Parts: sequence; structure tokens; C-alpha cells
Amino acid sequence: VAHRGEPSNFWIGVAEGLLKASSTTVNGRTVIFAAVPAGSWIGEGSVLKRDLRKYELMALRQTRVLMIPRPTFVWLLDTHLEFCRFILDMLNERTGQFAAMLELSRITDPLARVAGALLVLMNPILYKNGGPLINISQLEIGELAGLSRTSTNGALTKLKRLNLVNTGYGGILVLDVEGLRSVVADVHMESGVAIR
DNA sequence: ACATTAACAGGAA
DNA sequence: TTCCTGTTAATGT
Repeated sequence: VAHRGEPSNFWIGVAEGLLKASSTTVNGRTVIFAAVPAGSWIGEGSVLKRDLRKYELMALRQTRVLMIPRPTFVWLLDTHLEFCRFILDMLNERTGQFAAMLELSRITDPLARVAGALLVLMNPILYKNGGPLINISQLEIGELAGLSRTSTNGALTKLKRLNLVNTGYGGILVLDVEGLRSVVADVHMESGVAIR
């Protein structure tokens, strides 16, 4: 949908489908920063700053995107208070998402990382698409959780044995959101983060 | 110890 | 034919 390094002339919205925002490190490792589900917008940061795109935007499946030209975006911002409010709420929501991701990155336990990555995918997607089925490969879950595919696969197998998820070709079915939360929480307790 | 890399086979799309 | 999953052996931290 968009490449890192391009000028950001459009604000991008997802009408249908799912996008990932990612970048590649000098070592060739891919890192996914955010999943952008239908109903969400992305890229306003670069548009606002007249900056180059900071990450790759890629569709994970059949996706329809809306591209709002920069002048229109700026005009809306300058003339409509409700639009400003919408943008404010959206940025606030994203801050929360990134805080959750940062928290996850401080946890080393792979089971908790994968559980947390699935939770990050759940809250936006669950409500928009009507189902807890996430169309994403295990490789990409690993890129979101910061783990290799081998470790991701191992963690998913454990989560499956705990009856928290079901796995299938090219997708994950989340069965127990609260269960995933407690997996993340338990690790906090063990490492002493929640105590003191 | 535990995670990653590399590789392979089997199956799905 | 290409992509995804599940698994293993070797390697690295």
C-alpha cells in the first residue's frame, strides 16, 4: 500500500481487510509495529509532519483502502473541530496500543509475548470484523511479538493445548481472551513486576 | 537453558 | 507453484 521512504501525500484508511505497518532492520529482520484493521486510519503522522513514510504498509489479505489527499486532510483539520477531536481520540487510542506493545517487549517469556501479541490484534479486530478469527500467519505473529517462527509456533502449540486458541492454515482463532490476559498477567507476577 | 537459524517435508490455497 | 505449518539438528547467547 505504501513504502518506507516515499513522500506521504495521503492519509490512509482501511475500508475492508487488514494492513500491517512494518519496517526491516539492517540485519534483515522484519518488525511489525501495528496491525490496522477495517475502520482504522494510519499514516497521519507522516502527513502532518510532511515527512517521508516511516514504515511499510502492506495488506495481509484482500483489502480496500481509502487515500485522502494531504490538502483535504489539512483542510478538514483546519476547519472542522469534530474532525480534530476524531484525530485526537485516534492518536490517544494508538498511544495505548503502543504502550501495550512496549510492555510486551519488556517481557521475555515467549508464551506471554505471543499471548500479548494476539491480544493486541484482538481489541480492534474483534469488534470490527465480528469474529475472533485473525487472518495472520505464524511468521507475522512472530514479527509482531518479536520472536522467531519456531518459538512462535511452540508458544501457539502451548496456547492451543491450554484451549485458549485454535490454529489453522493462515489464521488463528482466539477462544478465550481472558485466558490470554491471565497468561500475560501470570508472567508479571513471576518476574515481580506487579509486586512492590 | 533457551532462543534462533537453516532446512525439510507435507499440506493448503 | 507458492505459501504456511510443524519439526529437527546445529548454532549462538
